[in-house]
Amino acid sequence: MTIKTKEKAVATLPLNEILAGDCIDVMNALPEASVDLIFADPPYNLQLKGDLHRPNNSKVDAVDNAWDQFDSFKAYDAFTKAWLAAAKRLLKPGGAIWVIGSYHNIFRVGAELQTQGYWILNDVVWRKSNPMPNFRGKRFTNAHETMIWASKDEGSKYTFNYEALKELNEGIQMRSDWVLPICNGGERLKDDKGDKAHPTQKPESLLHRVLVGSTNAGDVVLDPFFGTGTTGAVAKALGREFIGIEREEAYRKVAAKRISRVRKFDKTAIAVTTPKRAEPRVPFGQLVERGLLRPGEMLTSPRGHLAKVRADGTLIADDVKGSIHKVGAELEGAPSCNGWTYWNFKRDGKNVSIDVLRQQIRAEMSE
Amino acid sequence: MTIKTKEKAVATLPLNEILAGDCIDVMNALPEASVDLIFADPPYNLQLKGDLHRPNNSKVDAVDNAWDQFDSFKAYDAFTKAWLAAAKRLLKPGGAIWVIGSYHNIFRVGAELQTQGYWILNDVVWRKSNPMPNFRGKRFTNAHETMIWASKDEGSKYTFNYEALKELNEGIQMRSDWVLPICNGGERLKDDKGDKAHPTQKPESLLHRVLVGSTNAGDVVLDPFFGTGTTGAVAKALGREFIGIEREEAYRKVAAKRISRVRKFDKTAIAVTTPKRAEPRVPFGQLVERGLLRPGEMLTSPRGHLAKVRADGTLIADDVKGSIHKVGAELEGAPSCNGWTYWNFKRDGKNVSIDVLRQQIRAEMSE
DNA sequence: CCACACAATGAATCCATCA
DNA sequence: ATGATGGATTCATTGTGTG
Repeated sequence: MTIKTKEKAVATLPLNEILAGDCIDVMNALPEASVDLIFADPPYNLQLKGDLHRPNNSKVDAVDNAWDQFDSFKAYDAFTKAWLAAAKRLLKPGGAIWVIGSYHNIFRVGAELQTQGYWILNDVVWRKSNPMPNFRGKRFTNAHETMIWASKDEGSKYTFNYEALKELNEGIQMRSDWVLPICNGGERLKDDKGDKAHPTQKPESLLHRVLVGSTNAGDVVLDPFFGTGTTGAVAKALGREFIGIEREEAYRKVAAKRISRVRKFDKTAIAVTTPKRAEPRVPFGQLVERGLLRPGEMLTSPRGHLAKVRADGTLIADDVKGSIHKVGAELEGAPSCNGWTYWNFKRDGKNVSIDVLRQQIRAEMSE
Repeated sequence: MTIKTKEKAVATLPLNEILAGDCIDVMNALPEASVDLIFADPPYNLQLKGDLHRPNNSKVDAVDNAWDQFDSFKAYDAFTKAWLAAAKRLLKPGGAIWVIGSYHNIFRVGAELQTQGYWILNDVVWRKSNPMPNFRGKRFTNAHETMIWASKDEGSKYTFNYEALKELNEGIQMRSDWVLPICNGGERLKDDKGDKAHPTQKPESLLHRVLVGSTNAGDVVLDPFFGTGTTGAVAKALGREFIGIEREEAYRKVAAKRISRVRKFDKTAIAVTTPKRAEPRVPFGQLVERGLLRPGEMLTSPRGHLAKVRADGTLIADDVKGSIHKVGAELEGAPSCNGWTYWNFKRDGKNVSIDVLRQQIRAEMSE
């Protein structure tokens, strides 16, 4: 029964479609635990009083659309609570969510995320390289937006392609502040009159980093505030499945047209750098079994400790016995030790890391 | 009567002192509407579980102080609500508040600020130039903290020294993201044993920018979580009056000694040395993220080698994978290789160096 | 005295898998 | 579920020691 329900659920999950309607209703109609990642760019609750003018009196095209007006924090909180709860139900156990916002709404969103039991992994700042200046000189240039990245629950798994992100950043660990330009130029979608099709279109570079970093190829990515479909466009190019939800028909049309033109990157291009952890585990005992090391042979540590290899793949040094890791840790008085990189053996008079032997076995395994 | 009360209040306002006690009690005992600016660095409620070790096995000195321990979000929220209410009462009508925090607490603080009727003017991101890395490679480097700047009420006046901040920023409007180093070196206060006197001492550069931007000489600045007195030290140097509140005697002692040694800047000395800007580092991955190169696109070397661009900004050529530099070096059998000048892409049938694209990004960044 | 190597450390919600 | 164990993981800056 359970299995049947699940099968049916998966079968009816509408992939790579833009669903019409209110995102809360639509999410509640989708099967639970069916989505790997949610990226959400909810309305910002901008409370603009009157129009804003540039120094030359040209009017700024402010975000004042009807869908962005809420009469109070209370109404906004109720809305936030409802869509976040619906989103949590949809997430698989190892799923995660990203929400982007500004100071107008992000504090309320973040507090509600925590209250609902989502577990914040990072807040990430999108630092805009070309923001709109503060024309009146009354505040700081509003030059960033904030994203919150959270797993479904405390302690739950999540996808994080650490090595791929490190490569994207040319060998240095990716930080929580991302410097990326705003969406303009050819990427910015226009309507029939040549005006911008959506007031807050996000750059594809932002979604590229989010999806490369926190999804794998084939994952299902849901965007409940789809707009003109940046999430869908990048997901398609990267070989992820998407589900979009959008209330406004005009946006749905623009998004559908946009995504239809996107070409998938080829498979080897989508493949990213993988972690060492993904390589097959080789027990140290295999080196002994295969004769790469002989029982009785002595290993040396960087600081001159000696240990004898035993037939069962353990080491013995003075009065310490155990695995290569345990013996290394005890000799160093350290909380842990990677025995593979710690111990050396002698070949032709030279010290060689035992990790070389592990590499050798792994190479044989992959043949 | 009202006037007399006010006069008495001002007369008894303890200036340039560090008051002992719980900040909520102490604030409630101070006269209302008597303070121009509040800078607050409340406990972050970090909720750290076990120990964390660096890859070299040394233990990270975590913030495990009793003052950062709360039983639940509910308890933290009650604390936040109480101190923010006490702070609001103290602010003059034209006063403002700054609160600094991390993702652990800042969303709850920001939401409560809004709920109490404070009016958020900006959120400002302190981007740390030298943050502690993420040692286990499980998340993004936590490389920033968030500050919220809010006036006492919607529509109320506030101080903003636009021109002074513009000068601080080499003639360009100050943005909402500030790149500043963490507090270490000679500025970091030590106790008798040579350990850090306070686990979370803030850099004076941060307070300098806050006080120059949002107070005038002679203004009263209150810091309810005074710690080792960075706010007081910078306020004194800039000719502002300060009031500090601190519960821990050890911190009060260190702060008092520190501030006693501070000399006021003379007016001409406040001219600030601007740090020289190095050419920004552009990771190759940004060309991919920003669509200047497509995953799957082929690059060529001077000697005709081909390599395919991957989604994470690495290249793949035959069986060689890695950064533009590494792949170039391996193909040439060289110890190193500058991939930026080595690789070319095709545009309009002609070979163009990828370094042209880096120049393009640098030009955008400096705009 | 200078150059260079090496060690120390900072607001951190920091593992995965198997028995 | 829980515990034991294998073994993977860091950047910028400052201070100290050595040649």
